[in-house]
Amino acid sequence: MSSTPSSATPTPAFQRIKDYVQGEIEAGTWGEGDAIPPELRLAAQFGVSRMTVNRALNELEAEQVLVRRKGAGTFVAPQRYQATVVEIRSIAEEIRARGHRHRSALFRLERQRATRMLATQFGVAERSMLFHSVILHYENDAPIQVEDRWVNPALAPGYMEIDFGAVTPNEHLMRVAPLQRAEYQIEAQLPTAEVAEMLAIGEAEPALVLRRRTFSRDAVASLVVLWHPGKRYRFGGALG
Amino acid sequence: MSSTPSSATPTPAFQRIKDYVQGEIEAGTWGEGDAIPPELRLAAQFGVSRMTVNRALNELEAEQVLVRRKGAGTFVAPQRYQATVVEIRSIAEEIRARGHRHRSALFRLERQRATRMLATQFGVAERSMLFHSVILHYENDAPIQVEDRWVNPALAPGYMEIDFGAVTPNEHLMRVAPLQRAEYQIEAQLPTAEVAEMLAIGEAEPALVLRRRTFSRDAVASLVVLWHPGKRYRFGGALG
DNA sequence: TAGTGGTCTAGACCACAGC
DNA sequence: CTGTGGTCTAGACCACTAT
Repeated sequence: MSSTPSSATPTPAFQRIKDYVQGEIEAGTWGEGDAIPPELRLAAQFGVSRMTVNRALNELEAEQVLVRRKGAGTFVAPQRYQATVVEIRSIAEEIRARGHRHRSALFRLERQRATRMLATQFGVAERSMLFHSVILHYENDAPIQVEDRWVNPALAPGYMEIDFGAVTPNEHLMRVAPLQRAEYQIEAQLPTAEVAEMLAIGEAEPALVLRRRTFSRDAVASLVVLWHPGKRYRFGGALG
Repeated sequence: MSSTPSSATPTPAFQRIKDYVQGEIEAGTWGEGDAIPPELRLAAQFGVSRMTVNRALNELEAEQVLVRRKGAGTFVAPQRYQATVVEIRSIAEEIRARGHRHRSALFRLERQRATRMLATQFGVAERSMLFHSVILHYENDAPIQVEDRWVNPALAPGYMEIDFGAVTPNEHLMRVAPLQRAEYQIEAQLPTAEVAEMLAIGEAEPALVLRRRTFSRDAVASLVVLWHPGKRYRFGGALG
């Protein structure tokens, strides 16, 4: 990965040092929690200045390979947090990436007063006005996702005037209410009668449900429930 | 976050520059794709050397806030990839984090020859030997996860001798076969009769299923299917 | 007190982009 | 060609840790 014989830029010194350190860790020479040689020693070993070593080790710390403690030393980081990270892209983007055709149908678009549960979720007063939309997304004419969304009018006042055929709610919200934070839950549920009909599945067929609450400017911008047919849809991702 | 009046170390210059750049971006002064001032200009503006500015901007590039092009300039990075990232922790860790009690029961531990499908998944010859374990995890005595796992003996030869009461398969595998890469899928399915019985749910109740394939030393180390009762379990996470 | 990392400088030479 | 970022140096002073 770092040896093109001619014409290419030679591997930078800081990169060679990073490779060396990672190699020793992978080979097991330096185990979890062990101290690695101090900057000055590595600088002498590689014939570079301390700043160059400093950069290499700082980058490895940012990559969670090392832990550095001022005055104490540099140590091999503890085992990586064993988390499974699943990426879920916007449905339209995902479908187009598969080379398929995406279209959507707007089933409902209305102003509604917040129930107690919605008010709690949004952090607004009960009976506050909220926007509500229900959209069915198709992949090559097969229904693939029901998007049941509630929107905070304070953050997206123009929501009711979007051309939902051209812009997905997600795209509009990303533009008017920059994403600050989000919370997600994934569940397996039986669909409601209405959802089952929209997705053209049986009421006894499991649905894969994603609930997401997005925050913007320190307020809840949107609450969305995405329903997918369990038989035809899955979330997937890769890590590493 | 960076103003403790006395005794504390003053905010480093590179950090002040990072804050300034992020502030201008958040304020909208510099929009997506715009060029920001070159290093020398910022160095003069802040009265620091170019190396200090260089560090600040390099870190912002690593954080995907900026994009830098040699010879061309430094630009505000395009809108963040709109992905939903869901973290799924090891079940034992997750249960303990909730302050609940975790225990597990080993239902099956055997050597099995790879079926064609397993052989394909593992990238080994059909009828190669694989380890197979089935473990039921409990949260406060309620069954919460069925862990159906296949393991590559080449990468974890000691798998059959683990004390599964003390070490989870995950912990063992992390130790002997350092995680290189992983692939995941999340599905909503009806459980098999056996799984339904283990989880003490009805066969018509949806299950939330996570399939994961982990790689180590350029080979498939393990293939696991995790079944959860849809009613009592969900994956969740936060982003931002 | 000695050793370590945190930060910074004032230069330098290079490769590359755009005119 | 000029301006940009990429990399590097040989020092420096500081704060912190460990002994």
